[in-house]
Parts: sequence; structure tokens; C-alpha cells
Amino acid sequence: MIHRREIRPLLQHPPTGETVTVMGWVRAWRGNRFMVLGDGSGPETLQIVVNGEDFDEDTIRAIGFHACVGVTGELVASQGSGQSVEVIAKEITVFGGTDLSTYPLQAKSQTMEFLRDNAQFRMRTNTMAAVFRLRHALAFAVNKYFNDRNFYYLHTPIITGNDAEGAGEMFRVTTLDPHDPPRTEEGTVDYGQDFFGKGTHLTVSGQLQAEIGALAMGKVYTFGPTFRAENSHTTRHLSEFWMIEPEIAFADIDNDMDLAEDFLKYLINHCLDNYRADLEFLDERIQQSEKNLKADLRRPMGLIEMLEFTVKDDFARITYTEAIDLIQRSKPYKKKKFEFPVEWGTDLQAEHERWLVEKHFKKPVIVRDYPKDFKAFYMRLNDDNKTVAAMDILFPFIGEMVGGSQREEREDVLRQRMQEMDVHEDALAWYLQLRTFGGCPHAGFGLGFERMVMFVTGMGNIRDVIPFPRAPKSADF
RNA sequence: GCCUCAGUAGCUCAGUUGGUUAGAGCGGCGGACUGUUAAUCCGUAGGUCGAAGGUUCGAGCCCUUCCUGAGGCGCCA
Repeated sequence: MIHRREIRPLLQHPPTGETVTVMGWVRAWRGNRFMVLGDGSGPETLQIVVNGEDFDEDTIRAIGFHACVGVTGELVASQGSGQSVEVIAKEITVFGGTDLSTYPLQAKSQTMEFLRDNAQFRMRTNTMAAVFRLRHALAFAVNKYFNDRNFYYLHTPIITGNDAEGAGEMFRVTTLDPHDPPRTEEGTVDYGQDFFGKGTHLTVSGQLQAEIGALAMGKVYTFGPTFRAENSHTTRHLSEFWMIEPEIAFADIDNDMDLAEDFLKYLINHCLDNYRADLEFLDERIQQSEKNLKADLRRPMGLIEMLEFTVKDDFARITYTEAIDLIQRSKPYKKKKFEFPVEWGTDLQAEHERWLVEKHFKKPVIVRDYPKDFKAFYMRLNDDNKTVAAMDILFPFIGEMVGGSQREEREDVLRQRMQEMDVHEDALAWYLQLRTFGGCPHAGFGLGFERMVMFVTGMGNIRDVIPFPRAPKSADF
């Protein structure tokens, strides 16, 4: 039986004068005397004073950067100035030494790319540990928010037989022999002989199934992995990411926007209230790394300041039509600084969204009522017959954080839209039946979980907010 | 998929108009010191210059192709 004190709670109420046992990894080893120990319970570390005369040489020699040790000793007020308390070591157990001549990490700041290549060790760094503690905090807050508001957590399938979701390229799931698959008479691969008796893929969205839940249990949400086989090379896309998709019955697009804004602010507040030290560490780190940048490349405000600002103020809310009008009257538009054209009927490009969020409103913006031509078939047609009740929430640095809509509950209109957009009815007969039998106005949205982690932590690359990122040409660990 | 940039020691980088034996800081290793805070000081080892071709008397440097990474765009969350 192992007994130890965790460093974070220990430092919250330091029992000065008591003998304590702590266990963790050596973060720094200075002057053959001072060991900085961290156990991951929080960003806090504890200084251990090792008097050479009290220990044999082998023990002293085994202490090194990122070695794993247990220490028992008296907790006392520190004589040094960098910490309030420290432990005078009486017993030291070295659980696992490190051969520093081959250990890849060093006690200095290292690039995110290098740490990504060494993901088996990167959570031992202060930055990554803070990021993943906050990732946990957000995941916990997601479940708490919905639970406290009578939503039910619905587990939608990861393997899907739907071939009609139209949300991008999918990963095929098959047990057929890739070198010699069974063929139909026409010579195509016969997926009728595959494991599930049909072609199957990894899910790109749980939304359609979540609608089943909403039209029975009122309010549900999904929170699980999602897969997109798109060849995206950006700092905001992963091939495997986690998505949160609430779906609510008896709700229109305004209810949907209110829910999304309240939800996002709750998640941020949860981190501000409970993970202050981690946020302060990340805030400091960003300011250090941006110190040498030109002023216009730096963030306009600090991380915590930005999070506090985001939860304090209402999000801006405009229609797509108003957004087009604003952009057309903007300075960069008049000076022809935008690469892409802006006119009613074209989708907003990243450069236009960034102008709206970062230059014009300087806060999150909800854009609603987009032209139906570039939105999904299930979004509810507005009375103007030109737009649908869709909404995107745009965040600074991130771009699209949330995409949602009121769903088309009118069966005849939905059928018409499916025909227009070439979605086959027979594949989604069950989806249409939700309208035939006991349908109602309902709405929902999707939140990219990693984008939220990026916003809260200030990390610049989405691959650094998921423990084991999957991206094109990259599936290590 | 498109565009730009990059790949030199374990890490981060320098390497001039192509010219002798490819450098620095950090880290490692050996030693000293022991109230340190990225500890300090002395010494020392370490490189198929991403890969394959080509040009040249001579290539880290120029050319071609490929691979990998970063950033931007598109697609989206």
C-alpha cells in the first residue's frame, strides 16, 4: 500500500512542521541539493532540500531531470525566496531514473512540434499538463452544464451506415481483404458481403441520431469522437476530433442561439473559477512568447482578460444579409484588400469572418439566416424561401466555434429540400418518419470541442490540445 | 487539393559571391562547488548537412524529383 500527499492540495493548506510523503517527477535538480518536484496534480511544484551527507552517492546520482522519486521529510518554511515552503528530505525512493544521455526532453522551453513528436513525454511539461488539465475541466463542465439543465447524454454510433450526411469525406470501415475484395457483376466492390452487410463509415456527426433522442426525451446531447477524412492542412482541423451536439425539442433558432451562448460562457466561467493557476501560467507563457513579435501580431489582450471579456459581454448577433452589408461597407473591402468576392449568395470566407470578429465587433459574433444554397438539407427554410434558420458562432483566433440550426420539421418541405440537394430519401426514411409521426419544432448545434480548448488555453495549433492528434499523414501513438 | 517557407550535432539555430579540417548556445558526459531558482565554473565528446540524381576541378550552398514539417487558403467543428 502506497501512501502519499498530492502536491496541489498539500500547498493549498501547507501543514508546516509535519512529516509528509510526496511522489512525482523531478522538474529541476540544482546544485546537487535542491530538487523541484511536480506530480501533475496541478501546476504547483514543491522544493525538496537534499542534504548530501544524509544519502548515499547512488541515490544522489539517480536524481535527475524527470526521474521519478518519492520523498519523505519535514515540511518547513523555505529559506529561499522562490517558494513559501519546502521539504527537508529524510528518505528518498527512486522509482525510475532517467538516462539523460538518451532522454529526449530537456529542462528548457521546447518547440511544440518537437513535443508533438515525443507525445509519450509531452504531458510532463508545464504547458501540456496545463492544457490537458483544462481539457478535462471543459469536458467535465460540458457534462455538468447539460446534466444540471435536464439534458440526457445520448451515445450515438461511431460506426454509421448512413451514407447521406453530406458533411465531408468519410473513413470507410471494412473487414474485406483490400487485395482481393468480393466483386459484384458490374465489377465494383460488393459491400453486401462486408461485415455489416453494407458499406459503413466512421461517423462525421451524431446530429441525425440526436434528433431521434430529442423527439423522445426532449433535450439530449452527444459528446464523442468524430471523424473527417478531409485532407486539411490547417491549425484548426483534425481527422479525429470530439464534438458536442445538443439537440432540443420545442425550440427555434432563437432558443438555439441563447443555449449556445449561455453554454459557451458557462464553460469559460468554469475554467476561470476552478483552474486559475493553470490559466495564469498559460497567460504568462503567451506573453513571453509574443514579447519579440511586432505589436500588430500580438494578441490585443491577455488570455485571462480575453476570457473574462468574452463572458461579460453579449455576443453580437446579425443576419447573414447584414454581415454582407457590413463587409461591403468596410475599409478593407473598399480598398480591395479581400482576396475573395463578397456579395449576397456567396459564403463568408475566413478573411471576412476575421474582420467581423476581430476588427468590427471585437467579440464573438453569431451570424444567422444564411442562403439555403450552401447549407445542409435539414436546416429549416425561412419564410423568404431564400435563407435557412442556420447560425454560426464566430470566435476571435478560432473562426467557426459553433454551427447550428433549427431543423426542418415540415415533411413536405424537407422532402423538397432533399430532392434539390440530391439526398436519397430511402437512405433516410427513418429521418423522414420523425416528421411523419409526432414531429415538432426543434433545433441544435455542434461545438468543436478542441476549438474550445484552443480558445481557453490560447494554444495556436489544434494538434496541441488533444493528447494524440490524428491528421493527414500523422497517426502516431 | 493549392500557395509560401523550412529541413545542418540530442534541442534551437548560424554557415558570406560555391573553395582547406562545418560552428555557437543549450543539453549530454567527466570534474569542482553546495541556500539554489533556466544555479554557477572548468574540461570534453558529439554531424552520411532530409533522400536520390545532376551541374562543377570543387556543393551544406546551384538545378531536378521525391519525402517530412511549419504557416496561409479551401473544406469544416
